[in-house]
Amino acid sequence: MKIFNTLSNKLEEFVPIHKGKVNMYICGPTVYNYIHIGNARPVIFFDTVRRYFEHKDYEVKFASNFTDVDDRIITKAIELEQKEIEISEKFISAFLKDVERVNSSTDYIKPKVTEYMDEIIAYIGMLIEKGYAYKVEGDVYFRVQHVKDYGVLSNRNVEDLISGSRVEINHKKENPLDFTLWKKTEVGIQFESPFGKGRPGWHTECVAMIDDIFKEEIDIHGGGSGLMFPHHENEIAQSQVLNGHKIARYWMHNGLLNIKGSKMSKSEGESILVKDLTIDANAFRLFTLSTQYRSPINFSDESLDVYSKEWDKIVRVYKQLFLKLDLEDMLEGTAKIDPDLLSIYKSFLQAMDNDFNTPNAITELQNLVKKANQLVRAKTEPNILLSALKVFNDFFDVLGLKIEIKPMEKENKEIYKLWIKARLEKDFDNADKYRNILQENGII
RNA sequence: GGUCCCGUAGCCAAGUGGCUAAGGCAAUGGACUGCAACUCCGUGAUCGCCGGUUCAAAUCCGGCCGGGACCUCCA
Repeated sequence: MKIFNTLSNKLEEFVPIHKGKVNMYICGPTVYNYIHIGNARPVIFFDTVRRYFEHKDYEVKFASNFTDVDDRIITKAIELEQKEIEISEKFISAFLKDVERVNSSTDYIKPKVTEYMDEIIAYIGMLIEKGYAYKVEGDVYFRVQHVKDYGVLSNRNVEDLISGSRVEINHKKENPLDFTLWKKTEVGIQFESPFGKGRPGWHTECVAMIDDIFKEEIDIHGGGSGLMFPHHENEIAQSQVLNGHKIARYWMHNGLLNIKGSKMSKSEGESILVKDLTIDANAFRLFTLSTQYRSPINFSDESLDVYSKEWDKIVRVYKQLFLKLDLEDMLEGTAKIDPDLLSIYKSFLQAMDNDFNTPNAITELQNLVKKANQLVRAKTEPNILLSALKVFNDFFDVLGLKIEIKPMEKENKEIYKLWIKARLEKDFDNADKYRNILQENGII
């Protein structure tokens, strides 16, 4: 299994630190607003990564944080005359609803900054103690020049960063690249610390959380490519000097979602919120996973329509398989694999093994649809139909797709059989009648 | 100003040194069909442009054109 590691900029064979286990951490949202569909991309993608590892029988420990202390939350709290916690709690539950809405698991470790204040303060304290950070007028900054290879992740060198800097010079800093670990604040929520009253900077929370949750270097750290610099770079810098490792063996970054040629951003309008999506979650997942995760996706209503249709097609053939097996009471039977099905299944795994190539995996799903349509019409033996159904279930499991279908009740099953019989006997009046009943009962 | 990425048929999108450049949508021809819906089979690109390296390039190198990202909060 190969993963593209942003740290080395290469495709690397995945070797877990502990055999059979994967520890992964994904940077989560700052909870000051509803998430837009661009924010949903990492949610869906890394959920799929997790599902695939689990499909391969890895034991996955998955954590993703909530940044619930941030200037934007404070600003919003003041604006709405509410407490910060009311804002953050509201958007945490909204976020989790959205995660569910896109068929992603909410069963993971969810640390919050407010619950990790002690660890964060302790982490900053250690950085100061060892000389990697310094206090100035109630602020604490990290000394970037102490990190030899600052810039490894995002492929930048310190000189370029300084010369190209558009940042306003902050005279409190020893070096313009130094970043804030603790910020003295006058407005909004404040926390007590040995450095004074204020709030932590953004870059320490993830390191402190990972340190506490996993106690060691982890396998995968993921997030959107927008986080690579400076956030992930700064995480690495802190961990490098304090823990002697770069937090994770494999760093994975997803590309952005663009709308009308430029990125969808919370700060620049033109956002489509996940909660406002009218498209089926499965179709939306297909849309998201139809582009390799590192490439940008161009959003358009047209592509959404394409995947809606695609999903409908998948549902139709799946239901046909299911009903056919149900009629013959073969849903619990023994599956018999067909060579074509086997090769589709293998190609699917191959695609996923190659840096989670979900577009190619989806192509195999389409091949499966075609094959299943042929099997359904060819009076195939039920054992083979059953294996087709099982392959579908495996693919759905990995891609996070869901079809709600239950075995028919006895009554419907009888009507279904009558329908088939009437058609065979060319008794079309009755055939139409039975078909109507089945449609009304939601069977077909 | 600095750093970096991308440009494959009408649209979406794989492939990143080597058999005839996957797949989907749309279009079009055909098959199946009691009707409706569905479904299956066939048909299209020499890979932004120019030059170079190589026995061989969409894939590597250089230049140009076009689009985008990052350097500041951002998935």
